[in-house]
Amino acid sequence: MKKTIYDVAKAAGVSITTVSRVINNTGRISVKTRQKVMAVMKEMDYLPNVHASALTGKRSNIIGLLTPDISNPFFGELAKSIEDRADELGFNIIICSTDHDSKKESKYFSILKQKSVDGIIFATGIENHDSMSALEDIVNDDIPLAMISQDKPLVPMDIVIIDDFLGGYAATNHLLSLGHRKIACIMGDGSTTGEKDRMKGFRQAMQEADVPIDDSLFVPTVFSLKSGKEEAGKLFDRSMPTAIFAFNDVLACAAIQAARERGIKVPEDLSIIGFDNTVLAEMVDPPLTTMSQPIPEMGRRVVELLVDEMKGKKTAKQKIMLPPELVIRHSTARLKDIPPVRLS
Amino acid sequence: MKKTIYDVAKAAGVSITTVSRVINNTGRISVKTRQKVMAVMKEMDYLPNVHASALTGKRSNIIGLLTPDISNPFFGELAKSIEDRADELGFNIIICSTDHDSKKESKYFSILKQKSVDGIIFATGIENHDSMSALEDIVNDDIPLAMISQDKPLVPMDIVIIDDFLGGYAATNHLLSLGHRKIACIMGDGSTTGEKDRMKGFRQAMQEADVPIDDSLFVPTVFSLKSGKEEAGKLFDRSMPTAIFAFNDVLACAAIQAARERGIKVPEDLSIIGFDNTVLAEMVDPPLTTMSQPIPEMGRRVVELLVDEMKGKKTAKQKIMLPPELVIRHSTARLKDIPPVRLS
DNA sequence: CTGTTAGCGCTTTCAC
DNA sequence: GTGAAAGCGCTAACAG
Repeated sequence: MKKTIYDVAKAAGVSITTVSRVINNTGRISVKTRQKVMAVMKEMDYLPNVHASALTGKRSNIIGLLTPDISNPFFGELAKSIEDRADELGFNIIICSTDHDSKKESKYFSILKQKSVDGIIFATGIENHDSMSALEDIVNDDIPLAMISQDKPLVPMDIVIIDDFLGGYAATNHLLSLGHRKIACIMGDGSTTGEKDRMKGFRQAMQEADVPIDDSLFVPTVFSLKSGKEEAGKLFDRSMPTAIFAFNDVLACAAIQAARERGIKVPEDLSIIGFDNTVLAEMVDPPLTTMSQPIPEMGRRVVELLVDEMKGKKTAKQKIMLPPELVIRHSTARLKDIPPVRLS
Repeated sequence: MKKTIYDVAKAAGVSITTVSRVINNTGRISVKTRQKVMAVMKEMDYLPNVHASALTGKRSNIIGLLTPDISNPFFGELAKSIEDRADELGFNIIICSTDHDSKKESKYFSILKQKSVDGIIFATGIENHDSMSALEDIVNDDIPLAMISQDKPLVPMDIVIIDDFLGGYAATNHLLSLGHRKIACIMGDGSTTGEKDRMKGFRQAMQEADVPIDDSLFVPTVFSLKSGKEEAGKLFDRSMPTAIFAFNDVLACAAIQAARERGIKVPEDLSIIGFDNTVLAEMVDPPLTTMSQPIPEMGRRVVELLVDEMKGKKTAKQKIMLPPELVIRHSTARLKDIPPVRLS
């Protein structure tokens, strides 16, 4: 039932070589033959078998995407923009949810290799030893690679990131400019370069403003609503800040919820700034002031970087750094002056 | 640089057939040989080339997933649960965003066919002619198929859906039980069976409660925050209901925002119930009362259905209907009695 | 129990 | 310009 190149050749009255040539646009073929063959292919609804051509060294037109969790809106939106651009360029995406599990990471590495994908995009950290060595294998195997939203200073690689330092700096400055001094940071485990840079930006801004940094105001957690809420709650009970810099929108939402449960008003009593500017940011109440990442552009750019590399267009690895942007909504406000005396 | 079955055979001092046999666990092999070969494979870090085996009729272990939009939390969460279960069963997922575009749908059909995926999961409508005939092609080609969250009454197929009729009925009853009578429905274009059934459930509940149905309270829109907000706004300006049944959580959020912009309080002045119970539901303020879909289970079940079909385990097509569940949070409340006289 | 051999559908020399 | 034929890496009869 399946059409093969032989069927086409027979129907067109030529050899399979000729058909192959018109498919791949190689060699010299008379206009007549080419048209004839094209017509037949169209009519038969013929599509070359990918496995067969992949076997003979051609591309599979598949790109592997390693992401921690597509159900997280940030990665969902990123995946969508990647898929869109890949589709335009003729590639499909195999999606791999690593769940931050290093075993799954290295497992997916080998599966993708086995499926001989044309390239791999990383949207996930690769901090542990296992996946690091798997990564090296991939590099050694000359499988094109690109990272997004994750820096890897040691290895030369194609990378698309945002300027996290600037992001941390700008977010903090926004809070500072509203009069806040006691600012807490709610973040992940602090292991990724992105987090580290945001923290550096935070420190830099605080320092420039001559505000001493209280390390007990750094709240490490996991990037999930649940644990964010717990940790934020503990923080509030321990030492109430006037503002919070959350390292992503989910964590910012968590902080809002924790505050609400305690009757703390946002932004009147507590300003909160997020990071990412996912759909969540405009959904919550109050709408989130947040550092926006240009997700669609980031997705587009990694794909282009990767495809260029696959086609051998590029010589050197590139690092594309995009600027984040402050989006002011309603979760941050000027610090209230605490009246020295209550005039009841 | 790439290891082939020949390398393994040579290193193990056996023929490639033997190697193939231990890989696929077919035929009889002495324990010794098997162990020897296994050891060599492990040591060489050998993985069989998928394209080669796919070419000889074996599975590609790839499942295609057609979804309208993974950046929508519902489909994101669904995709995640599908990917998880597929991974457990040894399959990878190629994700295809159709954007509700029928051209993309049929285009993806043929790409997936060409990539000889082992099966296809539909999480998207196939209402138009083009994709309908493409679907038939797939059925004719004997490519296993399963639909999720979309019924297709005409064709026998493996399907996992929720009981949308019950969902519409229960949601409406909840509102009714709180004393509401003027209930508006904010929905998509009403074309899918899911929407139709929810509407039937709505009508049924209203009828049983002897509440006349006002057709001007059906608000068709697109499943997006923006247009949901616009349409809800128009509705409010036109004829203010006391409660809203939104056909998904995004639309419910949209209604909340439109209400807030007009100073209408939820749930005091307006009750809103959503559908899906995505992360959004717990993020918004007020947290959304909504009809919960068992997303993780739905994802798990489609994959299982599809894999069973691929393995030829099943005889007849199945339709699995899961019950939705009312999750009461804070966006719905008892209709306030309008005091006949204000005792200011 | 194990090896030989003929393809799977396609690309790519090498002849004509 | 076009075709014959040799693989790509693997599976599956078919023989021993």
